[in-house]
This record gives sequence, structure tokens and C-alpha cells, in this order.
Amino acid sequence: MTGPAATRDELSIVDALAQLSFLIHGTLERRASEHDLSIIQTRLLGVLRDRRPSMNELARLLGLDKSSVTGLVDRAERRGLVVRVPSTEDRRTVLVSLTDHGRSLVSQASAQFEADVSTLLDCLPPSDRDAIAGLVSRVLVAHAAARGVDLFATVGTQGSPTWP
Amino acid sequence: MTGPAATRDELSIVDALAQLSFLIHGTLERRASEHDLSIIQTRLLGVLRDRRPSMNELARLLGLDKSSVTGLVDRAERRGLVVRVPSTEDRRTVLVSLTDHGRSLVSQASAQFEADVSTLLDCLPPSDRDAIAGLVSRVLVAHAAARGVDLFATVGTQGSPTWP
DNA sequence: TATTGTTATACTCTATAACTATA
DNA sequence: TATAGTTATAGAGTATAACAATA
Repeated sequence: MTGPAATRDELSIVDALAQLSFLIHGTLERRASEHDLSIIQTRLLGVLRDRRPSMNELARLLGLDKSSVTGLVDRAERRGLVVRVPSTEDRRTVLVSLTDHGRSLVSQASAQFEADVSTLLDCLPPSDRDAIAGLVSRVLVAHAAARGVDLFATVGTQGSPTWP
Repeated sequence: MTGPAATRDELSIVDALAQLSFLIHGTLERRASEHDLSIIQTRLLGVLRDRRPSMNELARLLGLDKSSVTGLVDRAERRGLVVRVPSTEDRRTVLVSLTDHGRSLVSQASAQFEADVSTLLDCLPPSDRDAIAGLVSRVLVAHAAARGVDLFATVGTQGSPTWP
């Protein structure tokens, strides 16, 4: 209905992107678990790389209920990956900050994951890789624009990626 | 290290694919939850569309421990989405089969998800969509071949996609 | 009164280990 | 003895509702 069926050696665009997504998601899951991290724990550490948000802001950034974030941060704090710091401005507020250990862990996991994705693309010549990057960027920019977001304004000041 | 940094309006190939993966994964999650399905429940129903596997085979297909599959199938059966059928060949074996309700649910969720991904690509002209499909297919085929799998031999007889 | 965060509770998902029934 | 599946148990992750402390 939505497009041509797959031929002998090419998937439909929908199947191709769906399979690629599962492949990349699984790669991240595997790399994270080598450090005993789940995907959500990795995302938690990821968003803390260039932020020191309150529990409330964290809930919004991760798309979770605040009570879920309490448990998430509890477990990460118990492992020494993050610390809770009382805010000096509002005594109701708790800020969450990465420890050196947490930063080291997320840096390793990210670097390995990026290497995995790079390796996955080794079968393509550089010109084809650039072509994919350009086309996918257009899709992402259009999608972000459709919800009133500038994709490039959301990247942290140090340029850390927005995906983990 | 692994490639050029992102420029003003284009992401690096790794960032682009990682973000796209999270976007597509989130889309599937949202669509599934409209039918009160988790991603793993959707995958369960998906693999049953053209198979009637034993619990053991199901565990292998989903990459889960057999005890996890017991609970998964319990909950799906309680909702009337699947049924357990005793095997006539081996009285230890239990086969799992989709009910009409389960089939209807997974068909709706899949169709909506495919439409979502199609919509996401509306910003590209058909020639660019074909280009992405071709390039991504090459990546997936190369990856499958590297682990000794023929990507196109794994698709079910009715051609249902392998991703859900 | 409104907001921030935690607690209590319940459910899904996952794995390991022990168990039952069958081969 | 080996295999198929379930049960017991433990823990992560999630949400809703009720709560305490602060604004």
C-alpha cells in the first residue's frame, strides 16, 4: 500500500529503516550491558554529560514520570554514577550531577557504540555514507521542524549527541 | 575520529542514524501502546503471524530465556491474544498460536507504524527514498552476511517483515 | 494554594535456579 | 539422562495516587 514491495535483493524503504533501527538499538543495548547499563541508565548518564538538571527537568528530558526518575536516580546513585545535590536557590529542588565514574562509563559506552555504527557502514564507500547522512539529516530536520524544534539548537554546548 | 563532525545543517552519519533509530523506535512504542501493547508483546504477536512455534522456539526467536517467555505468553493469553496448543507429537511441547483478536491487533499496529514511517519520509522525493532504501539494504545485507545469514531467506513465506 | 520530590503500591519484563513431566 | 515447560524468587523499570516539605 505504502510503497513498492521488496525485490530480490532490496528491502522496501519502510522495512529497511525499521530493520536498521532495531539493529542499531540492539547494538546500543549490547554495548551498554557490557558496562552493566540499561538503555535508560545510559540515556540518564548521557543527558547529564552537559547538564545538571533538577529531578523535574530530568523527568521531562527523559520523558518519564517524576516518580520513575526517583527510582532511576536511586539506583544510579547507589552505584556511584550520579550524585544528588541540594539546590541553593530552592530548598525543594534536588539537582543531579554526573560523578567522574559515571562520566567515564558513559564516555566509554558512547565511543564503543559510535565505533560499532561506523563499522556497520564500512561496506559503503565514503560518498554513499555522506549521501545517507545528508538524506537522513533532511528527514530529521523536517520532523523536528514539524514540531517546532530546531534540531541544531538542542545539541549541548559541548556538542554531545542527543541520542543516548 | 570516526568521521567528519556535523556541520551547520547536517549531522554526522553516526548521529543521524542513531537519532533516526530512536525516532523510529519511539514511533513503534507509541503506536503499540495505543493498543496497550509493549514492544516485546508486539514482537511476540509479530513472529506468530506466520509461525506456530513451541515455547522453546519462541524463546530463540525473541532472544529471551524460556522462563521469560512463559510470563510473556501468560499475559498475552490472559488477554486473548494467543493460545497455547498442546503438541500432538511430543507431550512435553506446547505450541503457541495467534488468535483472531491477536492477529487483528498486530495488523492494525503494523499498518499504522508503516504509515508513520512513510509519513516521516514525505519530505523526500521518491528518488531519494529509493536511494536510502538501496543503501540501507546494502548495509543490512552485508551485516547479515557477516553472520552467515541470508537476509531474504529469513522472511516468512507470506513476506511479513522481520522487525516487529 | 501550588510545586518539588519521595513513598506506597501494582504491574510488566527479565533472568537464575529448582522443579515436574515426558522422552 | 536429557529436554520442554513452569514455578519461585529477585530485581529493574514504569505509572498512579497519596504524602511531606517548601514556596
